[in-house]
Amino acid sequence: MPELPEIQTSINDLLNSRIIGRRINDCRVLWPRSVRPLKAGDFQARISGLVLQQLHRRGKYMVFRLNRDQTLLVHLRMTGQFHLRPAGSPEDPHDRVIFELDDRRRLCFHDTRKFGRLILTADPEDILNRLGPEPFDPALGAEDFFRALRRRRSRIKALLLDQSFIAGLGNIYCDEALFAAGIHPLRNAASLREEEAQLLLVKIREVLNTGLRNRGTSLGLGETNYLSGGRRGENSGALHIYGKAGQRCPRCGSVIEKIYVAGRGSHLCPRCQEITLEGSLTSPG
DNA sequence: AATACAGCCTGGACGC
DNA sequence: TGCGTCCAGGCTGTAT
Repeated sequence: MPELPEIQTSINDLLNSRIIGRRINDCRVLWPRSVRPLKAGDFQARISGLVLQQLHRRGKYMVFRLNRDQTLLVHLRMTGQFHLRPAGSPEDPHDRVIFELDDRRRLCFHDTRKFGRLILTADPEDILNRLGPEPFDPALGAEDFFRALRRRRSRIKALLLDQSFIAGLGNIYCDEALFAAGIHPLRNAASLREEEAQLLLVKIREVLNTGLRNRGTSLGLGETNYLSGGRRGENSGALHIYGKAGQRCPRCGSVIEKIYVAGRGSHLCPRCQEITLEGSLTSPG
């Protein structure tokens, strides 16, 4: 599932494919819910003729700046991806929105499970302002992170998945960061000691950086798998814990467990990520 | 404030 | 081989 490294890789690949400066000559919406809340016809009419001026990432959103003060926010959710194809290519059954560019290329939003969203708006900040800090923001210091954790009573994993607390983490990199920091996903956020919080922030950045270097994580071979630039991500070999329930912990050899936290499958080593009674309880004050 | 759960979706894994 | 069933999960909305 696309998280920060996969979104950033998708953006880098589009930038390398020189889509900036291209005009959208025409647009076809094949699955209207992909462009909610606009109606398909309104989306097509409003975006046709606009020029792609900038592209960057914020959290898990791809932010396409267009002229006339319009912004296209794209959330890939589970299976969204972009493909550039020559004009006249045969239609892919999972393409949901197709942009005809002015250089005889097609920018196709491909989304098997149809959860992804393309939001065309003049006020992207209404959405982006709800996001928490970027994990790599140099202004996000270890001490701030510790203090923010101390104020919260939720389970640490639920908090890391909360995009308004920190933006860009999803299930895979969350499990990997918690394992690398030796922190049980059910730990109460407020129970983390200062050195644990500091280490967790370091490990979050490490696992994301590894993911970025490897162009993201692709799991399995099927239709729903993550691709960018038509290629698989190479990060699955760098995973230590995610998707490895029943296998041995690479650090201590214990059997990796899978539990559910905040409704998500969560992988952990019961020895490297111990939880104590006080860690699982809400601390007073 | 935190949690749980349904809903949105389909391909793939699994059992028989 | 071919069904049926369940699972995966980011996010939103609703209920507790």
